[in-house]
Amino acid sequence: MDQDDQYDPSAYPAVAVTVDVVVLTIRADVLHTLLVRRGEQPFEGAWALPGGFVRPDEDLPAAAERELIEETGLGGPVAHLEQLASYGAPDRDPRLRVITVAYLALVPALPTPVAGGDAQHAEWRPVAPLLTDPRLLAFDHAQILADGVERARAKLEYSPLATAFCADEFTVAELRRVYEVVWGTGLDPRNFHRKVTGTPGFLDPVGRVTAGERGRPAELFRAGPAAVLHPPMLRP
Amino acid sequence: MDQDDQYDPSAYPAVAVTVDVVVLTIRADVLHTLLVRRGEQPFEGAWALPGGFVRPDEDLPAAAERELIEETGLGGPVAHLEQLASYGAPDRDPRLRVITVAYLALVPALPTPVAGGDAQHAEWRPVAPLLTDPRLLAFDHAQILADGVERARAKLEYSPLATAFCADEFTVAELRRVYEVVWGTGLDPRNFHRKVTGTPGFLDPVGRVTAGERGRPAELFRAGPAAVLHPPMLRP
DNA sequence: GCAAAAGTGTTGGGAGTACACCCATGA
DNA sequence: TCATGGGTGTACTCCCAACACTTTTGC
Repeated sequence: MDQDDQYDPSAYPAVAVTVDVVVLTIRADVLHTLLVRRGEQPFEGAWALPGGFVRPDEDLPAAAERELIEETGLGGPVAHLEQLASYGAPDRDPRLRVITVAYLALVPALPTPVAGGDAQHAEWRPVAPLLTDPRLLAFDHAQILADGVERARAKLEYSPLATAFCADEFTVAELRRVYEVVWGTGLDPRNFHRKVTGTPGFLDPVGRVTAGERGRPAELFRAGPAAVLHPPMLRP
Repeated sequence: MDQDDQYDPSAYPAVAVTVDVVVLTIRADVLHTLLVRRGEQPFEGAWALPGGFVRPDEDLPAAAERELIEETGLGGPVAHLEQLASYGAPDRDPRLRVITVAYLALVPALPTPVAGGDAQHAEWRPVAPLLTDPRLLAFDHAQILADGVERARAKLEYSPLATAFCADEFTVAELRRVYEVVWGTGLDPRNFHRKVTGTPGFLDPVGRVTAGERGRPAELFRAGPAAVLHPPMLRP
């Protein structure tokens, strides 16, 4: 707010501000998002992104993290949480003017099964049908979800974000599955291995290997310190 | 807004929502931004980004475009206007809780001199000193400006956005100056020429050349239809 | 031994860089 | 004719896609 607009709250009717979170994870080699079933009008019974009001003295990232923890039940710091965009069409909520700040979260598969707390009604759902039929989601949440998925796809190229989908320790093949699932493409395992292990700061070797799997044991890695990838991973 | 947060306005005190615009242009081979001088507390007399309250039935992009036109006095559609991010730290405005949705606008040099309308106090200022000393701007506007400049720098790589800084018709050399000024680097004129003319959809030849300049006349181009650049321009 | 998965070597093509060179105009 | 800036040609390098190959396990 600036300059010569006088501060006069009565002249600018109250606007509600909410935070909605696009939570993405990979389950059984399929990209899923966390949805809640609405228990009231409008869109009663429809699926919606988890979210809620921003509290009076709460920062926006804090509100997003709170909503995420409440719905997923996971503890500790979230693997990845970033602001996505804001949505404020005057008619996006028929009750009152609501502007929502959307966040994007990427979490490992099943950090803990979604239950407990006040989120018995939250469920993981595959994203694909939600992108093809926007009417499956309440409000403009299909658009928000689509923007979140596109952001994730784009950021896999130039950031080490794919590791946010993996457990603490993971193999190169698991990381490759992340790229393949999110991008919906196939990648050459040999070239992928060379590329990720050759990108400085992407992966830190743990020094151990997997056991009990079929085939040759794979080396284990953790996410490295790099914030951006040079050179980037390229979508085929 | 979703799920089981009951709608009860009294439980969630009013939040003011504003739109602030980072307007970037190039004047005399220096990157400038549009600033206004605040006429009231807080930060009275300090420089700030142009912006103001979102009106009750106004969409967010419409509010940003309105603010931009009010401050710059330019008519017609804006060359480029995109949402940047939202900022909502509880103490960013000492008077009340204000959440601002920041937009980024890129405009050609001096679309019309900033004057007329209600913006006699708006001025173009070089961005460089504002980035090095955040205290030169009110509120958290230095952070918003820094995010806007970084966004512009990044998007020049993979989008044809640089043309938004140019007039309707421009030469390859003028386009190259845009890259050099925004990135703060030097570029090889020969390779740059080959690259931009060889990227499909980036430039549409007008079929005429400049006259009255020193040296060989340059071919004139308009912005082409491409939305993304394949391959991208690479920062040295 | 055989299948399956991990990891390495090699090669050819395409894009980027550096720089020599030619073209067209004003003074 | 010379200086200035626009535009092209060419060789070198590096990255990446493609694919053959070796290694190490479970069955």
